[in-house]
Amino acid sequence: MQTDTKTALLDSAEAAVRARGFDGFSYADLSADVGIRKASIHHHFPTKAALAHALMMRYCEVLAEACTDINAAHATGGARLSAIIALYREASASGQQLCLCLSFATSPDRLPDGVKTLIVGFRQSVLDWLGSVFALGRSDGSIIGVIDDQAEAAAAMAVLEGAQLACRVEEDITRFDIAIRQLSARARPAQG
Amino acid sequence: MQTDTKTALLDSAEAAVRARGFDGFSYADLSADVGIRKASIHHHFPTKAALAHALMMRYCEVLAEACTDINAAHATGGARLSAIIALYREASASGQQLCLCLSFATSPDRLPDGVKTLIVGFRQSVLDWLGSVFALGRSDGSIIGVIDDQAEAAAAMAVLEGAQLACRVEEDITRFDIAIRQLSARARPAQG
DNA sequence: CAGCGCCTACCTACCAATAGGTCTACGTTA
DNA sequence: TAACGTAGACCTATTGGTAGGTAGGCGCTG
Repeated sequence: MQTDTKTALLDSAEAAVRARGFDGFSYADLSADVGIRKASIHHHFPTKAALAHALMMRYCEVLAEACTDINAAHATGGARLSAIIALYREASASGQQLCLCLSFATSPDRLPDGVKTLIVGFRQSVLDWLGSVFALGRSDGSIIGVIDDQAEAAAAMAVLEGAQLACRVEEDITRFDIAIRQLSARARPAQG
Repeated sequence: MQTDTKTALLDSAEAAVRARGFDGFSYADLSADVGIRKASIHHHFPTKAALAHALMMRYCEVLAEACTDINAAHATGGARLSAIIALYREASASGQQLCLCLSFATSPDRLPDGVKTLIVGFRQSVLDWLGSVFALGRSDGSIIGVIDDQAEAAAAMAVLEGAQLACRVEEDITRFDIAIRQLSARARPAQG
């Protein structure tokens, strides 16, 4: 039973973008990785733009699901914050790659038209969700010192992405941990 | 009096990398921008790798100078922190570009050999300098709530880079301001 | 100070490799 | 038998880079 080819292509492309950027891989690379001829890729994704779009669409869905899962699994704001930190930490793959959105966001001018809109939407989703997490953490006391939910959310997202960058060059996950330490510390451990 | 060609090439290349990434520009682009034939660029920079290297070298020098200048102009940790925030804010050019180091750091695998080392060095310089700023801010009371200088430095750098990313896609500098708000607020205004 | 050699800065004209993409054809399978 | 997934052969534009040459300036020497 082989994996669905379309999914395999998306997986390979996503890994490539997250490791080397949108301009850092080609259909030839994809072809070699997935084991399908270059021309055949065009059957699934007519253009590289279409591929990027599909990539981002899928990423948006995965994010939405992840947030829902975290909400279901954790009741307090602090626990949810810890969970999203763990997610970003895992997503960095020990500093070998970045969040897809981050990778795309660095050079929006090079991106196909529709993708930019998706990125904006993605970022706003993360921001909104983080805002709700801080609001909850403020009201249930599980995150220390919250005043402005929106500013907290924006700062948290910046730190999460910045921490991924910090560990990228040296492929050293401890760089992530140090950068995120202060944010982590503000999430109270298990509900007292 | 025309600008030195070599400098003009470096300027153009730096802007290109910061706006579109290392894979996002070509010698042809450079040629059109500077007004010199493509082949002539090779006279100044034999390979694209050499260009990247020169770019990063210059950036390291500029950073060192900037830190020295800030130290000279501002006596307190809080004032120095505010100054570096302003520097990163300005460097984003209202969300049209990123810090060169950030742009390079996103896809280290695509970079020529020596450059990676320079980036690591650059980042460590920023980290060290920020560490000294927080240490000063802690001892002179000009930055609120500092405990761990190193963690503060790592977090601050992450936020600074993350804030640049935040405003990049929408080219909206207010995204930077919101993300950085909390860090800014910790730097006490003029010495009381 | 004329002439020589050399260097810098630039040029035109190429190159092989790779980029993303097209067209047509062939075997499977529903 | 029609649609799907794949492949071969090919295309055009662009990539970073090279070969070879030219014009002008500088310093040395006879």
